[in-house]
Amino acid sequence: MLKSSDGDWRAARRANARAAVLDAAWGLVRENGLAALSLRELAKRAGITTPTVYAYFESKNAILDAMFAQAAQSFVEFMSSLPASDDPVADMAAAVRRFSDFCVSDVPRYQLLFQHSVPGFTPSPESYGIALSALALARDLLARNGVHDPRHLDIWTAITTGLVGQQISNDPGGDRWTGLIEDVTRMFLAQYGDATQHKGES
Amino acid sequence: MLKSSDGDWRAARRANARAAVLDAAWGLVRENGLAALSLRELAKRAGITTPTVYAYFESKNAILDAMFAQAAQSFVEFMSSLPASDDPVADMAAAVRRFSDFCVSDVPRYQLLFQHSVPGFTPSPESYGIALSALALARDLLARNGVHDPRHLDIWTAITTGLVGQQISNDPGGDRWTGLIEDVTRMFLAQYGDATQHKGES
DNA sequence: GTCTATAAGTTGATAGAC
DNA sequence: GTCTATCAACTTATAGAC
Repeated sequence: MLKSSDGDWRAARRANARAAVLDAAWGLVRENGLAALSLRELAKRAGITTPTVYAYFESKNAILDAMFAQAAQSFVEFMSSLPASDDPVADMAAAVRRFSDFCVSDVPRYQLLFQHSVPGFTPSPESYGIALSALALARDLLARNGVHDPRHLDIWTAITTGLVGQQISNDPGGDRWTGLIEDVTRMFLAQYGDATQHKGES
Repeated sequence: MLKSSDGDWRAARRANARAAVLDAAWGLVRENGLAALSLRELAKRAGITTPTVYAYFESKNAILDAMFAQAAQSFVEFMSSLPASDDPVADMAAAVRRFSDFCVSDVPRYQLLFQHSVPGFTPSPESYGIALSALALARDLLARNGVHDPRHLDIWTAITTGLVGQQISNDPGGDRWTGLIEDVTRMFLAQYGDATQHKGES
């Protein structure tokens, strides 16, 4: 018994220490960009030395993978509770706004999660699986609003990632493209939403 | 006279040597990615040594800037002659297809030109000016098809870059998103094109 | 677990001979 | 202009003392 609770303690302490390293890593990439993640700077931030980092992560890629998993988990939680009213445009626009808020509020996280922009890094299947489950949320949302064709889901992801990408690349901190979310949602649903078939009935 | 033509000769030879270095640089980034551009590998490819590279470019950033200018120039030329029929959907879809062809045919060029994804690099104002003149082409094309609101131009750039970005990130070499160009163009023009006002007249 | 010290490899850029 | 040789700084990762 004592031995087992000792093990729990140690596991918890180890998890805390790992989390502290990851927190330092996030702070570093938020300030200096994803490419500036070096183990030296990371260790300095975490108040330890470089070899100690290797006591908790077996490599730099393992750190990136843990960050990817954290980002994916945050994304799923952030997108999981969305309003469901009787107004499709409002619901879908709210989802896009939620998505864009997530992306623009932490650009390095966005780049790690969606742009695969770290040269030698590929997320592990487990981490990637978490990210994939978020696409299912988008599919459900569209289905609830009468969009069933997978091609239309592809169009929807292109539009939303396009808005976010332009916003981040060409107007960081502004709302030049995020301010177009409602218009774009209306355009999309006018072409592919439920109302398309119902127009003749009104 | 002799002195002046001597100068021309030397200038031409120098320009050729610079071009050869840039060609080697493009080959390198196309094979190994933008991040893998190192002066050692570059010199090896060009058949010279590292210090000789500095006889033609004052720094690595100068090389990247020359590459950016080349990319922007290619882009303007690639996009400058576009069909102008009486079918707005066909014309605009052709322009997007041209754009996506340009992007997917040379992904590192696309990343350098549009994603600003090289850590310490910012293009010089001259090089950036070339790139900006290409956006004017898109604006003219939309104006010719009855789209005048600058907000709608922003929507258009978001859609087109979104399609290309998804294509490159999630289906490289395929046509899952580029195959949607015609549909998306129809959707956009149905909402914002000339035909919108003319529908009641037909 | 945490450290000092260091390995073994990059990188961009330069000095100086020819 | 082109080379050899090298600098100074950085990277990830490890050996071994405590």
